[in-house]
Amino acid sequence: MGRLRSRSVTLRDVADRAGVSVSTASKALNSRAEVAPATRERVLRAASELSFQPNVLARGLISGRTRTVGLLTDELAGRFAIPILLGAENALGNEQMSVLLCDARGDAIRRQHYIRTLLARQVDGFIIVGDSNDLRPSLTRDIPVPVVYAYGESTDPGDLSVLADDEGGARLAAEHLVSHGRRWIGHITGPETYRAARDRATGLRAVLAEAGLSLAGDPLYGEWSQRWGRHAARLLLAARPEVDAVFCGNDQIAAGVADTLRDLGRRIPDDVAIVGYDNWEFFAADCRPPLTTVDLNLEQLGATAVNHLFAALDGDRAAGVVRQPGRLVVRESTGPAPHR
Amino acid sequence: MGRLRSRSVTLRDVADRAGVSVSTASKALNSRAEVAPATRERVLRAASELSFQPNVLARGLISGRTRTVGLLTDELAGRFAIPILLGAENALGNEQMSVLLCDARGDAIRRQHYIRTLLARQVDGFIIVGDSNDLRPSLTRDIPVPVVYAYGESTDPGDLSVLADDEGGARLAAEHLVSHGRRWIGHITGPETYRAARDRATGLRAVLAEAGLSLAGDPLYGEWSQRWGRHAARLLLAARPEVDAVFCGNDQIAAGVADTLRDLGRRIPDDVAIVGYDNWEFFAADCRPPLTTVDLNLEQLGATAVNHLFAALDGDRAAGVVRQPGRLVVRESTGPAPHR
DNA sequence: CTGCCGCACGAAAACGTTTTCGACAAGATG
DNA sequence: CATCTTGTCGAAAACGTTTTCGTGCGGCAG
Repeated sequence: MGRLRSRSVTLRDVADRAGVSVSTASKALNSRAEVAPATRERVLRAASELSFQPNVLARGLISGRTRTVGLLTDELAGRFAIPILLGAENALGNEQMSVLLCDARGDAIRRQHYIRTLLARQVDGFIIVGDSNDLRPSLTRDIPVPVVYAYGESTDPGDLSVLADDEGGARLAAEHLVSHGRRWIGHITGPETYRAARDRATGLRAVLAEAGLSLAGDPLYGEWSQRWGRHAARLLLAARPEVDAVFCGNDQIAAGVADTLRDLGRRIPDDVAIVGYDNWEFFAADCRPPLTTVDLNLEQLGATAVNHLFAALDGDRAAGVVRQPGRLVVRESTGPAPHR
Repeated sequence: MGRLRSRSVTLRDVADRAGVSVSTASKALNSRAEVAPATRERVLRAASELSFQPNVLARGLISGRTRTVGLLTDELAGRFAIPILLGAENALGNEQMSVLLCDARGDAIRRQHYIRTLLARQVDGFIIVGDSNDLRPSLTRDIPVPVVYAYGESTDPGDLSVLADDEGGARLAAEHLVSHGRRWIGHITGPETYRAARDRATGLRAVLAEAGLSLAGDPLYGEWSQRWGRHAARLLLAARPEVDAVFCGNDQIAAGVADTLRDLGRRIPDDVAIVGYDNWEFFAADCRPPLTTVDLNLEQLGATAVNHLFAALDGDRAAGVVRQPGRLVVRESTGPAPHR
């Protein structure tokens, strides 16, 4: 297919071939008003015949619009940033824009460095992907272009943050369990320092209260690991042997809980139902049994962030918090409650 | 810290403050020869006082060097591309370069699109991250700048491919088992269509042969899942009850194998030792017991790819295949063989 | 003193766009 | 016919660099 171009085809070539001036060619390609339909047609044909690709650098130099956004993340190695990135990339691709990715790895120095780097590259806007742990210091005043925060909320309420709706997601899970007749529901989750853990617990409690139920014991806060899930499940069953469902703060914990339940001879979902969180396929789908879980819709979240960024680029920048709803994925770890 | 700059500081400003011409300022900052030490000093001080950041777009427009490389991957969602990306980013950061990331998701159309996009952005070079499945069609002829293939090998032997040394990694694992006195070693791994699976089997067999041993049964090729690990472990133990070690094609399989072994009442590592592959922390470290496994050193692989790309940018481009050695990570799933 | 060489520096061109503004023609209006 | 408007186009400036080439100056040899 494409052959190696020794020197790339420039707007001048297109203009020559179409028999117009460079300025006219530029206007035609950017669909500006002051060009006759016939001329525009000629230019477009010439451009496509030469398979002209505008040099983004020159464009950015003049118009300031590089059609690039910077995506600054803090933990690429984690499993949250990637889906967000993919969703953002999709949404950007539709608009012929691209994404410049940097991973600050939680280091403030590195973060400032990348902000400078991205600004030197004249990105049109920023998307800052945080972790859901807590509010993160606003970087907006360091950045002279529009900024949208994704997944992690900015401290500055004047910024726009697009977040996962942890409370709503937990409600989905809880309603699913309650509607299946589960009555003694325990909660095993990650560190209480994590806002996501607290919000999910809140959502769960709200649904239980509405159903006239209450949580089986206090939420067991621990860490986001399978190991903690295994350990906490023993604690929970010892304290509350009657539990018929466990809502877990993430899928790893859920896998650990399932492990212990099997060790203790409880059948899943017949004796005890389990719901996880995150829909992390490797754990959720490959668990014994496969886990019912809450999908965060992170790709959608990335796309939403991009759309808000576009709006900001067009001049109307919003503020506050947007919650991106999750989605319940039902697998085999839940089912109707046992008859008693 | 940084305040919002209404208009960015340009080389002109630096030159003015240093009392020199723009050209001299440029030369001083780029450490070219024809500038007096005192002058250079003045320019550098002025630049740092104004915290000058050169506009990369203009630089790229002229010199063709944008100090950016394009990284084209096929499966960002998988777990291999990210560490490679991180390693590359590290290596690039040391040289004040940055990376433009695109995920073609295995789609040829999308791939061509991204290649055009990246070329329009004047990247200095490409790193193409494939999967380890098999050779991938060379894209070099579509790309007028240096290209290095990482993780997945190019079909064209004239290209440079930096790959994980699967055979060597398997040797590390096998030598570890053999040196601990294991004599009946089984192998459960992914699809035989995967080159990584075949190479690892080859490495294992080689070590066994050198030790005068042979594999316990044929390698069990299946899929890269925990589920397959659980299933295959039953098959293996039924056919060869005497096995005292299992080398697994990846950590998920190993976790499944561990699961089944526990179900069957075998102690790990006392009765049967297990070695995984990939050192995927979530599975390997959180397994019961934590898995001894082979780390692919993917970050190092990314860095190696970048260094070769630098070499190519400097004019001496290499060809062929570079194998990046792995590293054995010893955890609790292996230990001395049982006395019999 | 003259001529020459090398060093440090600056003027200006170049890069490929976008944008502004002026020119010109054709048609409409008086 | 004169004037104005409208629509289409091109010349030229602008963007912030890098690079090329010319200039002036000091020192040194003849």
